[in-house]
Amino acid sequence: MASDVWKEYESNEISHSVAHHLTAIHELMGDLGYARVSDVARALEITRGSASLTLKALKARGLVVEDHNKFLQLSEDGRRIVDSILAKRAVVRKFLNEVLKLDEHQAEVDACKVEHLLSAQTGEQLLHFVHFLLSDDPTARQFLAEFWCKLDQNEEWQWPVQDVDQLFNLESR
Amino acid sequence: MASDVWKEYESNEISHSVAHHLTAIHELMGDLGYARVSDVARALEITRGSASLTLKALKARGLVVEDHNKFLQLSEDGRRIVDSILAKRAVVRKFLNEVLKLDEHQAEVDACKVEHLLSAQTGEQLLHFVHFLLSDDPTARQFLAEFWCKLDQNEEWQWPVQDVDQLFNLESR
DNA sequence: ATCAGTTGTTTTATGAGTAAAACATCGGTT
DNA sequence: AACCGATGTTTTACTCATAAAACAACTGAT
Repeated sequence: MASDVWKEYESNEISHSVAHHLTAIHELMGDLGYARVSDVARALEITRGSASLTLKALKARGLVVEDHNKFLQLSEDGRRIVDSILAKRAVVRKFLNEVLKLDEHQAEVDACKVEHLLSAQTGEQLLHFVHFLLSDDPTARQFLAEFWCKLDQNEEWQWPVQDVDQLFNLESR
Repeated sequence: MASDVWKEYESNEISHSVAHHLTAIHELMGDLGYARVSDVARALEITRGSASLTLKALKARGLVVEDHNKFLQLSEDGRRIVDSILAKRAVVRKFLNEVLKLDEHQAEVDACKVEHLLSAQTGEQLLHFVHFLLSDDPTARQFLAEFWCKLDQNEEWQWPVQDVDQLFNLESR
């Protein structure tokens, strides 16, 4: 069941690789003020040849544009995609690190794996959620305090839980 | 920066495809009581040839074992992996749907994309979080009520937000 | 002006995941 | 016994992302 669902993974227009080529250009523009094929390759620690091929495809897709002198820039579309990826990455990282209290490296890694796969809707709702959760609102404060307290008391389940739904149905609403 | 981080995506031992071949066997065992190559192929809507190749690899990796009569089963390792994937999928789906109020299809799709990528740590912490959040605890109840109320008032940001960290720094703590 | 280093591209190759088609095998009908 | 349908495998081919190596072009130092 849901074979239509699981195949949507492949149909994602932005692959992990593409996401990082694009964000690399964005970061290089900030750090160096420019981005060439070699700079992207160095940043991603792949060969120039590999970067050259991927970036050629991105130019063809109109996400990257090239100078008369081989200097790369994000197109309007490319910039929009990078914005959405970075926003999702930031909010997921924040949630994992500051709410779920995962260490920074783990939060970074998981956010990086997931950033390009989440829908815009999900990213947006998650941002609202985390924003309220980490706000000065007293209810949010109290909720977080109680959650972290419970975390320290180390609940007793063995992970992975066999039947998550059952866990919810029996113990809560 | 973090080239070591972004490459961890590829090094994931369980690909999306493998995750779904394994969970298909699990579900078929529940639905039919058995699982053969053709059953997996039908469930995933791929050709028998394709399933045959992938499952051959999974047999070689010791995640799937085969009957004298070509009937497949999950090995102990395979079952452990399926358990962890299904637990993550369930908790992510629940969070997206019941907390963030995304529609069921979107929640299903995003959970499916992400399930095999999250670390065990992340899955576990997220389960604790969602469990408390959806529990009868009055603080959690009140927090959720206020969040949903705020959601309805439709906050004003244009998505994607350019600088998420700034959004947090300026408006909260 | 030459030589070394950097840069960008192309070609060849690999591995994963898939389809398509050919093939072999088995089981039951007739 | 002959056939049909379902099953499982193999082979060939394709796409994506990568490495490695060969190549061409430009840059700067001497």
